[in-house]
Amino acid sequence: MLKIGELAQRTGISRDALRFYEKHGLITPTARTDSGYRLYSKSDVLRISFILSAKEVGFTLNEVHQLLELEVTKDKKSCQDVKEFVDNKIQVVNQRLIEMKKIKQSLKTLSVACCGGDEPATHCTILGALNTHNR
Amino acid sequence: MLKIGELAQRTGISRDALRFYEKHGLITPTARTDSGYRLYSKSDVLRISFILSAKEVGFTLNEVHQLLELEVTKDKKSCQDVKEFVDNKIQVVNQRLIEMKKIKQSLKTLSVACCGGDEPATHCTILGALNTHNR
DNA sequence: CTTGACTCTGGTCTATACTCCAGACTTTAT
DNA sequence: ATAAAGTCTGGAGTATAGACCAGAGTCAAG
Ligand SMILES: [Zn+2]
Ligand SMILES: [Zn+2]
Ligand SMILES: [Zn+2]
Ligand SMILES: [Zn+2]
Repeated sequence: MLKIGELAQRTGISRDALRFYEKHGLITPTARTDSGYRLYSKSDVLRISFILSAKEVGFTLNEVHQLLELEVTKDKKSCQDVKEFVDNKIQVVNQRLIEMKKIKQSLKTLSVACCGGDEPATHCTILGALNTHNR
Repeated sequence: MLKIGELAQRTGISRDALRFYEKHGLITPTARTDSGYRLYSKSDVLRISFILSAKEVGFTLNEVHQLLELEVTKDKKSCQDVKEFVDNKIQVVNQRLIEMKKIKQSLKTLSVACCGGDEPATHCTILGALNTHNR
């Protein structure tokens, strides 16, 4: 059984973050010492690695929470359920991606039109473009 | 001169948002009535359109703030300054874009490996992948 | 037996961009 | 004159993911 500091070191997550995850129902230490110190077991470590993996592929803590529930009740859930969850997330990410590409394009358009020179920016096309009420 | 509600209607920004922008130094009504009502002039309307345009191309309010300062002091600033600002933002957006693409790819990899069937998810490759400590 | 390192709880703070609310005025319309 | 609609200020709440801090208790080593 590990104390919180040891677990923090092994996982690279801060003690505060671990307590934060606990507060939000992502993980609960298997036991406590008489004095109240958290004690984490091997399965707790596995759970942490699950959380980390899920975070790495872009799930929010809230989503990790839902994933953990799928995991725990996986005999009552189907692959369909799990895949649907992931596919939904892909849709969201994709949407966000499209928006950001648009933004990048707009910025590039602004940038290329500007001479970038040393003269005062009174004639700057960027500032000019932002000033025009475009609708 | 427009009262806040009229300006809100013309710009599509809520009254609360207008007051919020004011609190953060993005805009100040040209005048106030004796009773304290905000009064916006034509130049205030232009400023709002500047803010809107900048927001549309992805600048945060903080960045819009900096842009407005460039705008106001444009005779003391060069095109170089302005372009640099925009190019910096492009870099940031681009970085974010790369990260999101990675995430999307990871999610897709997870998704295609899952059968998506009706059977219990005890064998699900997605849950399996998240459970393996990948480093 | 006393440091120093660790842990506990509960609370505040950060950035982002607002929204919503209450209680009190003011203005407009009937 | 009265009611409805608009405005004022200040403050709280929302989601995200923790960081940091204080005051107090605990544990190991010298
Ligand atoms: Zn120029
Ligand atoms: Zn320019
Ligand atoms: Zn399957
Ligand atoms: Zn599956």
